Order: sequence, then structure tokens, then C-alpha cells
Amino acid sequence: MSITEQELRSLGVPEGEPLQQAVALVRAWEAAGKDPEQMRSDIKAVLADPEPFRGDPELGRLARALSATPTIPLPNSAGAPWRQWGQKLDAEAVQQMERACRLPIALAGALMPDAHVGYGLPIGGVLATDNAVIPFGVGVDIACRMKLSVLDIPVHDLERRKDRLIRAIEAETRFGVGATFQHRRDHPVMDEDWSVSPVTRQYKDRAWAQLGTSGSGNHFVEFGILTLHEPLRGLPPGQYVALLSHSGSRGTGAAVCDYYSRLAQSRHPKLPRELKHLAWLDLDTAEGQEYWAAMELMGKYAAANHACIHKHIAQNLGVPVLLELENHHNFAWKERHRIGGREREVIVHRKGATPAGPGVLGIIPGSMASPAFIVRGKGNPASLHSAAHGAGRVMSRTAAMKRFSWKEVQRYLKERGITLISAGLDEVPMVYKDIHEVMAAQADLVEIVAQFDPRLVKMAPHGERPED
DNA sequence: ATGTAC
Repeated sequence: MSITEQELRSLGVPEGEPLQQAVALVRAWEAAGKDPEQMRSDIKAVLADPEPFRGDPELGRLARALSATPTIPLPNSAGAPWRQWGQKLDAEAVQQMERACRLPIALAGALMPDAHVGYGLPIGGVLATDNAVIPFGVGVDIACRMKLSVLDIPVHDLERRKDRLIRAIEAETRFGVGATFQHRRDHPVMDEDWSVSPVTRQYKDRAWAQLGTSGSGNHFVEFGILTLHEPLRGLPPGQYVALLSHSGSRGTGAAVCDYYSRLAQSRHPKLPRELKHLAWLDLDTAEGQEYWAAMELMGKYAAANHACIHKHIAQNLGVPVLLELENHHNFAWKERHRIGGREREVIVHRKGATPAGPGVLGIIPGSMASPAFIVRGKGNPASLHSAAHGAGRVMSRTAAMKRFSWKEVQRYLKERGITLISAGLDEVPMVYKDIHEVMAAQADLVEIVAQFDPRLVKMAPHGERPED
């Protein structure tokens, strides 16, 4: 047969009825002496859009079989190249990465050593695509990010003025699902154009009410000791008090993700169920541009949330800020990478991955009882200039709630000198991988510049509704 | 992660 069954598969003809019809079609065409190149282009045309061919005397059967079969449109037969860092990664997360790399828009991928299962792309997944953006390749919490401020406070004040520092956290941010400020914060981000998308327009008011809040889940605000191993932006090596926060774009970012992922799914109705969260928007379309603009606004908004938290805590304490560092870890960027032997512009999705281009500084947190690290990217091309964004969970939230008790956790924290202001049992240190192992697994991606050891930690109390 | 609604 001039076109083999295997080639039909690699062209993207799905198993089952469509493949049988395609094989029969090729046999009939061969008998009629049709040019194989013409066969290929006809089959590709039907695969791209079967609907117009449903009544075609030759191609109709294949077109109808395709219409009836959920399929990955134009799958990348071999899959885009990708590799993983770390050994014992969750098998389901690996499978999600494998699937994402078979999307027709996928160019290259990478899986970070803290990977675990997410919607569509795994958490810890990095995916470079061709002029398309996947809302769930960025994640629900668009622009979830880290910020660290070194404060001009003597290190011994961390213990001596502990209650004062705790009060500052309690006063200057809010935790919990739906948390808002009764007396709104203000920030120049609210002067941006919020009409770039119907979602951001509709949610502007709520976004304002949530400005400076922290949310729930794994989000936190904490004081700790920063140990600088080398000079950093004019700050000499030594020990400092620092404030570290982790949070994102709150309800508004989630609404943006939800709206544009549904829109993307409606544009790819034939994506099989297990791929529906990988639905993408073409950046040449108005919808794609709209998501991109909304995503970028959420980037600024999430940065403003951290800026408010840090500014107000520093003001509350009346202390100068000596150094600030920050990075997104749920976002998409237009970057240039060498893929398939040539440098080109691609869309790099980092969903729970820290940008780690050459010399780029980032923050990788561990858990409430293990260190965060300030890192400098090594610009490894195979990771698409990325690194892990944390330790990664080893246990589901429900499993953690059953497994642990506060009594044992409090003893564990006391032994390590950690004061926990509040948190859910599903965020205790034992639910995370050993951050040191994660760092060791990515020694070729980042170098460690400094270590931050948490001392006073605030997270959302489990199940509690915010009171303000 | 969010907070509404198969």
C-alpha cells in the first residue's frame, strides 16, 4: 500500500472506524491509480475539517467517521520533545505532560521535579507552543507568584518582637476564599484598562476589594531569616529578617481562566475528555489576544497584591525595605528559544515553574517548616529556562486531613522553632517533598544564592471564612 | 485556587 496504516496514524487518523475507512479509501485510490501525494493532501484536508466533506462521494465515509469520533486534531505523531527533572515523579503528571506534548501546537516541553497532577497541563509543567495560548497551561491562579522583601530589622527582633510582627501580618492582609478588605487598598494597577476583557471589566470591583489579600490553599505570608551566601544587589552576605509572600490574582484571575478555557473548549469541540483542559486559543484571533491582555493585566494585579502586602507591613512596622525580589510562576511569556535546530519565538507556559533564564533571580519556597531558596537561573535550554516552583505535594489534601493531627504537627513545628499563626492541616510540612531533594534534582537549572528559613507563618485556616 | 452553580 502506498500509504501505510502507520502513516495514516501519524497523519492523525484516529484508531477504530476512521482508520478503517481511511485504509479502505487508500486501497480504492490505489486501484484507481491516484497520486499518493494527492492522497495525503486530501486526507489532511478532511482531518483538518471533516464537515464540508460529509457528502463527498469519495471522502464522505471518512469525514462522517471523523465527525463521530472525538480526536486530537492533527496530533503531533511523535510528540514534541520534552524531558523531566527528578526521578520519582507522579505517573499521572508524566502522562499529562506526554499528552500536552502531542497537541498540534506543542513545540517542546519540560517537567519540573516538583510536578504533580493539575487540570490539563500538570503543575510543574512547562510547554512551548506555536502562537497559541492554553488557559490551563497558565493555570487557574494566573500570575501566582512570590515576593521577598529584606527588612531593616535586627535578626533578634524576630523572636523579641514576635507578637508585634504577627500583628502586622494580621492587620495588613486577609486570608480565606473570598477574602476582601472592608477598607479598600489602592494601587496604580486599578488605573489600568480593565475593559480589555469582559471578565476583567465585570470583576474590576471585586478585584479592588481583594487588592492586597492573600487567599487560601498554599498561599502564605511569613517572616523568616534570610541567609545571603554572596552579595546580592548591593546587600552584603549575612543574615537578615525578610518577609516572604505567595499568592496570585484571587477571584478575578480564576474567573479569567474559567471564561477563556470554556471559550477555548468551544473552539475545539472534538478534543477528547482527557484533553479538554488543554484547549487553546490562537493568538491570531481576537479571543486569543483578549485572553493574553487579560492574563497580562492579572500579572500586574497579582504583583500589586504582593506590593500592597509588603508595603503595608513595612509601614505598619515603620521599617525600611533593603531589597525586593519577585517572580511569577503561573504565566505565559513570548520568548525566543532554539527548537528543532533554529531559534524562534514561542509561547512558553510555566504552570508552577520558576523562570530560570541565564542570571535570572527567582524564589523557590519549601514549606512552612523548610527553607525557601533564592536562586539564579542557569539558562538551561532543555528546561526552556525553567525550574521548580516549590517542593511539590506528596499527598492529597483529603489524605492529609485524615493522616495528621495538630498535636503532632505543633510538636514538629516547635522542635524547629516555627510559630504558626494559622493554616489548614492540608498544608502541614509533611505533605511536601523534601525541598533539598528537589533542589538537588535541578542543580543544572539553578544555583542557590540565599536561603530563607520561615519563623512566623500565616496561611488560611482550613475551612474558615474571612471575617473582614 | 476560587467561590459559584449541572
